[in-house]
Amino acid sequence: MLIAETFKALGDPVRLEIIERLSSGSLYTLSSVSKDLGLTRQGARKHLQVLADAELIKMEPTGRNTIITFAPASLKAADSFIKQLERKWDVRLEALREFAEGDKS
Amino acid sequence: MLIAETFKALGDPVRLEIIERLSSGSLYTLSSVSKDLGLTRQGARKHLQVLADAELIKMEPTGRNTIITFAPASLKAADSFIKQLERKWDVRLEALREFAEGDKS
DNA sequence: TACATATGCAACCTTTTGGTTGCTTTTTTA
DNA sequence: TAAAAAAGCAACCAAAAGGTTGCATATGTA
Repeated sequence: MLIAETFKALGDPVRLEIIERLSSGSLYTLSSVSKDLGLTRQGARKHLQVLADAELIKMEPTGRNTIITFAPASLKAADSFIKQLERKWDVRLEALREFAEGDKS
Repeated sequence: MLIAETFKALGDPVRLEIIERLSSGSLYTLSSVSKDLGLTRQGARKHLQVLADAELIKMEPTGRNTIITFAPASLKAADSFIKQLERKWDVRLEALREFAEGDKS
């Protein structure tokens, strides 16, 4: 929910790698993550938990496995936030430019 | 430079607040940041250093003050990264959809 | 020049993070 | 049913983060 939490979850190379692989379709279970990333299962689990808390992935226990899937909603929220910042900045620059022009005339 | 570093820098409520205020034009110096955010000067400085290392802001010593300015380039990079993830995901969903259709015919 | 302002650097402290090992439980499958 | 595969939980550990105080330094200003 909190935007800072989303960014924080993305702010780690291992987690970014997980997200990147998930978005292109690999890494389906907890153990495949730990194998592919070369971490212990618990190490992988902690990272996945962080991502799940930020709602960037979903973890569903299914029989013996825990299936990991990508959840793009939070990513969209992060995207919107960044865009909003860029927009604010542009508006401000534009205001400054207009002020400078007004100064000239 | 590293995308994870950018996200990490954004992954803290205080720093997000700083960036947000900067993008709309307030918070010009180190001390104004510390005053407005209610931190000690050194606390503020550490946060600003993190943002500067991630190249999200510029700090330039100017006489007695240190002027803080917003630097939107890294933000654009983060934006592109997120977009690329979303695109990958969409491509994959599309492939799945086509596969399902092929299955039907 | 003397004083106030703005900053820098270093040390310190507590909490969080990233990672591990060990042990138990659940679910397949041979 | 017995073995192995996948996972959960807890404890532990070192390093990083977030924040503080103290002291020194540079820069304006009265």
